[in-house]
Amino acid sequence: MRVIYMGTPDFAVSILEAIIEKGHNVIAVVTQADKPKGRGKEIQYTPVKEAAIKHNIPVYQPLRIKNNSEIEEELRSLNPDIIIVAAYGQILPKSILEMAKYGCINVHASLLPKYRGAAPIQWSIIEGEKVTGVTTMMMDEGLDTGDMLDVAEVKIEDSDTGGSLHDKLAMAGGKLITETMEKLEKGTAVRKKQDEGLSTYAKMLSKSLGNIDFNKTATEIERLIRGLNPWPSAYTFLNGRMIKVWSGYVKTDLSNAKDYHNVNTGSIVEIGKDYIGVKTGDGILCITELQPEGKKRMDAKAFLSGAGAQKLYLEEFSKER
RNA sequence: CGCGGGGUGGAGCAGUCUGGAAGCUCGUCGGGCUCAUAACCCGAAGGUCACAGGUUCAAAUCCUGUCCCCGCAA
Repeated sequence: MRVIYMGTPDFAVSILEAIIEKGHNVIAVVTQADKPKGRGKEIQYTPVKEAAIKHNIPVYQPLRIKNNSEIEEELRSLNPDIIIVAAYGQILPKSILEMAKYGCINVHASLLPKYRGAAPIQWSIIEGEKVTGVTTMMMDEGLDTGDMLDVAEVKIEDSDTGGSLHDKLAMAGGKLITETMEKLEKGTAVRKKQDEGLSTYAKMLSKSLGNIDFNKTATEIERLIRGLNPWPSAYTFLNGRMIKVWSGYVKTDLSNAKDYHNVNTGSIVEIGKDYIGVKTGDGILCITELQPEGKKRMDAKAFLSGAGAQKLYLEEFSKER
């Protein structure tokens, strides 16, 4: 099929690669405009643009794709059979949705209608889901509200992070979209409406979401840490220094934390050989990997070596510097 | 030239301001204690203090330049 592909981040690269791998003719790629990123604010290509260049596919980067007759005509002239969209980052106008013979198909990283929106992967972990997946759907003018075509479930392991689950879903998504395309071509695809009553929304991640509230339960915090790893990461402050928390586990046995009931949440109530036990609203969060501001990430054991383990006892993590 | 932190034995850090014998907590190796141990005691190995110049009787420390790592912001 003649494919126009629209996507931006890494997740979208896997989908694109899968389509190319399957032998489809990707005639153009549309991705977000390049922006200055990183230290020194250098202009960086989007991951999808990098991939497109590698495969010698023409790239379009409209600042706004709505009310943009120029890009619309340009794409129309390419005469696409289908438009595939994965994490593009802009709402598409009706004119583009209806441009291709098979329409606009989206690959979404959740089991719709749950977790519509920008960050379904991380939220499914934060909310403690056991299963998630990828869904392909006919796009309409709403946000992830179109009719579903195919679904593939993916199990969420207790060890899964936003990063690891992202990779699994990207792989599953690549496979699923090629199956959906095949069905569309054969005319065997089945559209299924989403049950609005069951829909939930996974709002965009912001940095501040990662600011740990130790009044929450250890279980909730541990999920937050995993869900936001590797981006944007969970963090807290200790003695005026920001500390990113990369991993930890929940401990419900309080027998080694004698001062547990006498101190505030966020206090270090237990210092292990390779963990830092912090009091939470319910249970102890044992931090095993962290990263002080300006430093590389390190395991708790290393951190304790340098900080002087004893000195940290009953020190308190807080939400503000 | 967006702002800032940092590069010191295998790991994490102190020492840098106020130049003058390379230190701490661990790890590793050897020995001891112990029914036993991840615990405790004794001992040992291991570092051109990121790199290159400069100042000085003397530089991890002061000056100049370079490379690399990281946090913020975007």
